[in-house]
Amino acid sequence: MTAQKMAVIRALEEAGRTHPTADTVYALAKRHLPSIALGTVYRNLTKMAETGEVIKIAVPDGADRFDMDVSDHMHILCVKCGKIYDIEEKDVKVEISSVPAGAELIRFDVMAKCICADCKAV
Amino acid sequence: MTAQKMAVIRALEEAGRTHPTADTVYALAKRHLPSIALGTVYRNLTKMAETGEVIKIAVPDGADRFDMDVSDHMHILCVKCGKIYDIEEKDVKVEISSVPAGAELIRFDVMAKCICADCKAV
DNA sequence: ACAGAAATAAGAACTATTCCTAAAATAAAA
DNA sequence: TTTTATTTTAGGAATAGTTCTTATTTCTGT
Repeated sequence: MTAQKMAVIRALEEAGRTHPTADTVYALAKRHLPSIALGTVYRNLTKMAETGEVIKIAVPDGADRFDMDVSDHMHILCVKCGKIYDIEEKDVKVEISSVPAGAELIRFDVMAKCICADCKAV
Repeated sequence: MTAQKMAVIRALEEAGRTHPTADTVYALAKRHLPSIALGTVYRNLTKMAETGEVIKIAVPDGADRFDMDVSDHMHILCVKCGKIYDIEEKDVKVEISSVPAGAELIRFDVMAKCICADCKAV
């Protein structure tokens, strides 16, 4: 546990449920540890994604997003503004009855797409 | 319908169920229309994704993939080799009982992750 | 045939991400 | 505590994927 990793975690905490990009995490982390480098943020996030401490969310037309909440929940992306909202586990049900022969299932990511309330209002 | 768009569609057909990247589509299209440019392939694919003629699949750690099969099916990605397999609609069930207030749901993409048979064998 | 509109090729530009290297921090050994 | 080895970092260069720009070409309607 280095000071840099701590700054990254703190940044993720501050970002709350906004599903920040690596760049946003970098900006937030820099406030506490001005010397931190973007590459370091990427490395830590990538490593944390590998160990399951965070979730990395690939979105079409944009940078990857990160989520501290590794609980079993889903995401819904507004295709207009790009904001990502959470859908609680209890509100979504996924069942897969068949996977390609011999494959070992690791995890699901459900990415729904919507036009969010804010964007519909415009 | 331009010759370029036709070449892109033909390339997608040839790619079959391999979920090609834009680059692969470009390479395939070039065989029939050597003058085609990568930018043109991107533009056509992007437009087709907007109109729903193809599906654009964002994958973590890699280029976007495209799928001619716009029927309601799901994808499963091997985290080792990056291959994407299909899961037929009948084999997966997704239910969402609640979306963020005021949001209009557009579509789902379920991206499961696995280690595929080929990679397990190694 | 001609004017205007839409689509293209080519490559420059841009963004997100990874890689490289030397320096710094940390841990282990003496 | 000094020395050595290991890990991690900052900084920036390099790369990959994608978009944008511009001049040119192709279509469309008259």
